[in-house]
Amino acid sequence: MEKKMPKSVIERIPLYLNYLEKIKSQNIKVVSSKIIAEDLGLGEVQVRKDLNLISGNGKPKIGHQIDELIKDIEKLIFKEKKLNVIVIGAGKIGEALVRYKGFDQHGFNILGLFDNDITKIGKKIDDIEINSIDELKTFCDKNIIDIGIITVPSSTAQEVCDKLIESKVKGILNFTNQKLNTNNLAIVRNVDITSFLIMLAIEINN
Amino acid sequence: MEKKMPKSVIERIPLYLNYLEKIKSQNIKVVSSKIIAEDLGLGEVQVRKDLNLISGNGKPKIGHQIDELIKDIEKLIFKEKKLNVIVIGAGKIGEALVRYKGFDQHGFNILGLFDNDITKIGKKIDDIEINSIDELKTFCDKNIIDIGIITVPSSTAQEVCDKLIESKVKGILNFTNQKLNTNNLAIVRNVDITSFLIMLAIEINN
DNA sequence: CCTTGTGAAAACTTTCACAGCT
DNA sequence: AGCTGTGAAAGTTTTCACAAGG
Repeated sequence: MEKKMPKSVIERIPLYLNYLEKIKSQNIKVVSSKIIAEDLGLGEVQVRKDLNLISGNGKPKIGHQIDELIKDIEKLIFKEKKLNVIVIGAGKIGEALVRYKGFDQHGFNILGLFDNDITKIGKKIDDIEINSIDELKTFCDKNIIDIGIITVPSSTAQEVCDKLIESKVKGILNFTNQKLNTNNLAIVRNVDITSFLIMLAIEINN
Repeated sequence: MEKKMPKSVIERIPLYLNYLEKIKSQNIKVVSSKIIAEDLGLGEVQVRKDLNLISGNGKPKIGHQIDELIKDIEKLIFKEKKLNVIVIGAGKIGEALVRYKGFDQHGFNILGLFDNDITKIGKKIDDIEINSIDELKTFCDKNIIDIGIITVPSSTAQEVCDKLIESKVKGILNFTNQKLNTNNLAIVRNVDITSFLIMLAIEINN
């Protein structure tokens, strides 16, 4: 393993990537930490240190090649191959995720969608068939799945989590408010909307 | 203003609230920081310091009254009245938010849903009518809106953000990857799904 | 005895100041 | 106004160690 990326930097990387893709589409080739810092509202040195950690290819007097920076960030996201993702729970959020076309550009393939509602199984959402959750393990044996996105009701979230871990999934995006137990066999990121609303509300009064 | 809540603590409060509601429903009345720390996988002293900041009503040898803790957290979320929320963008995510019944329990009222798609305006999702974005300002003049949730396409997000700020909204939950400029007139929390996937992917390789 | 609360140490993150080079 | 990289300082968060109270 190379140098470990601090958590604080990881949180800012999507911001950098989004910004770099935006200015790349404007045909800009080179950018300096100062410009990025101004545009993103961050500290100049913080950006410099972050970019040095991410890429280490800054050139004095010049700045950073945007193409290079983007490639270096992508190397952090998927070391060699694209990442395979499945979604468990074909409700509104699951459907929105499958329909969203933006993941592909960033190297994420949504390979499967699972639900336990018999009336949904067999139907297709944008070319992705809804499979029974019972087939999850079999599916993951055939396809190496890197990330599972849980959008089922909270009450079955841990059960789904267990199945994902059994299927060797390495990362879980958890849309429920259920605290998931993985015995450190997978990394979980919680994206419960209510939690964000609560944090926002507290910040407003703070 | 009382004591300012550190950002790190704010991030954990939803976790505590969710946990406390769960054990309250099991008719447990009192809990210690040690138990909470074990169940949530946090440090014992960290929980003690957090609860002391949140409530300051811990009793040596006893622990914390769960009802009291929940009330103290709720006081941080909504000082006196429930918080009024509107959703801008009646796509899949906007619809899922309006249909979700869990916000109400936590003191958030979704009062309105807005979109600029003429074919959607006038339709109802779960008793909430879809209004034109042009009516946003008028609506906010009649109802004090605390939080706006942006689920429109990225390209129009800043425009919507400007309208929200003009309407005196204090907090924005931004589902797009567009970096929003608020001139510090509102607090923004970004919940772009792609960003979470990217952070998760990097953590997996870290 | 248990559990809270807290000053101090340790760890982590951001900012400052400046050397040096595409 | 040139920009990066970095040691050191400052600020924040977590952990340690222990006093005190029901």
